[in-house]
This record gives sequence, structure tokens and C-alpha cells, in this order.
Amino acid sequence: MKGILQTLIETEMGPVSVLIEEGRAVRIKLGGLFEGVPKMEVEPFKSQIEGYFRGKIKGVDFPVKITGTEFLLRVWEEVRKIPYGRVLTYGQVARNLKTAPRAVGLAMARNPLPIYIPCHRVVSKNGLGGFGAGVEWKRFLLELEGVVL
DNA sequence: TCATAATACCGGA
DNA sequence: TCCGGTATTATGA
Repeated sequence: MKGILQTLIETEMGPVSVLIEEGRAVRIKLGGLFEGVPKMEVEPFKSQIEGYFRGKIKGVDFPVKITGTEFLLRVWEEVRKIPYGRVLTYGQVARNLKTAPRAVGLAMARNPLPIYIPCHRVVSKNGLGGFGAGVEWKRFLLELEGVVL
């Protein structure tokens, strides 16, 4: 599958779209579509995201292309290790990486691939913390994974 | 509780 | 370069 296109998934919370370039996911958007990009059904992106939202699978793993600074890549890699249904605080992730909580928050805000990089599993020490697509998405995802908080 | 500093990093001027 | 802005946290009154 060549070129640039997107696949659309309907969920209880609203639309989720995956932007795909040269057969690899480059961005995932919660709650909207990418402007001016042709839509089609693209596997395996579509079925995996659907499976995740239905609680059938505990994670997604498809070809991706992730770009970012050295630091961002390190943080995203660390976050990807957090298992389904578990959460860490910004501070805990920061300690693992010998950096500061605030820098971790910054890296989360720049996550191009939510769900694939489960940034919703990184929460504030006292509360939910923020979320790019809106905290209601974060709450929904954690609830889906059975996290009480 | 509320304010404030420390902190690591990023992007724009 | 410098500077302001973060999806934070620890501390002191």
C-alpha cells in the first residue's frame, strides 16, 4: 500500500483515525479525521484498533514510523513497556530514565501514536494528569483496561 | 490548601 | 543564544 491515506475506526467515544504513509502508521488521532487525506479501510491497522477498543486485544503492534528527538524516542520506548491495565506516574517514568517529571509530560504531549504508545497509562501523582485529546479520552481508555484510579 | 521553586526539554525569535 | 511554556512534583506556611 503506497502513498498517504487514512483508515477510520468508529468507537463508543467517537472516531479514531490512523494516518498511514508507505504502509506504516505515522499518527493516530483520537476524536477526528486528518484533513484532506483519502479514507480507506486499511489492514491491519483498522482491525487492531477496533479489537483494542472492544477489549478483545491488549495492545496493538503494526508497522509504524516514529520520528522525534533522541530524548522523545527514549521516553516513548519506556512508556511502551508499561503493560495493559497498569499505570505509572510521570515521576516514576522520570526516575527510570534519570530525567524530570515535567520533561516526561512534554514527551507525552508530543506522542504521535496514542494507543500504540500507551501514554494514557502515565498519570499524575495525584490525579489523572493531562491528555492531548481531552482527559475524557484518557479516563475512557483506562476504564477500558480496568484501571480504577 | 496555596504559592513557589526546581527541573529537562522544546520551539520560536 | 535566550526565553517562555509545558500532560509535574516537593516543599513550606
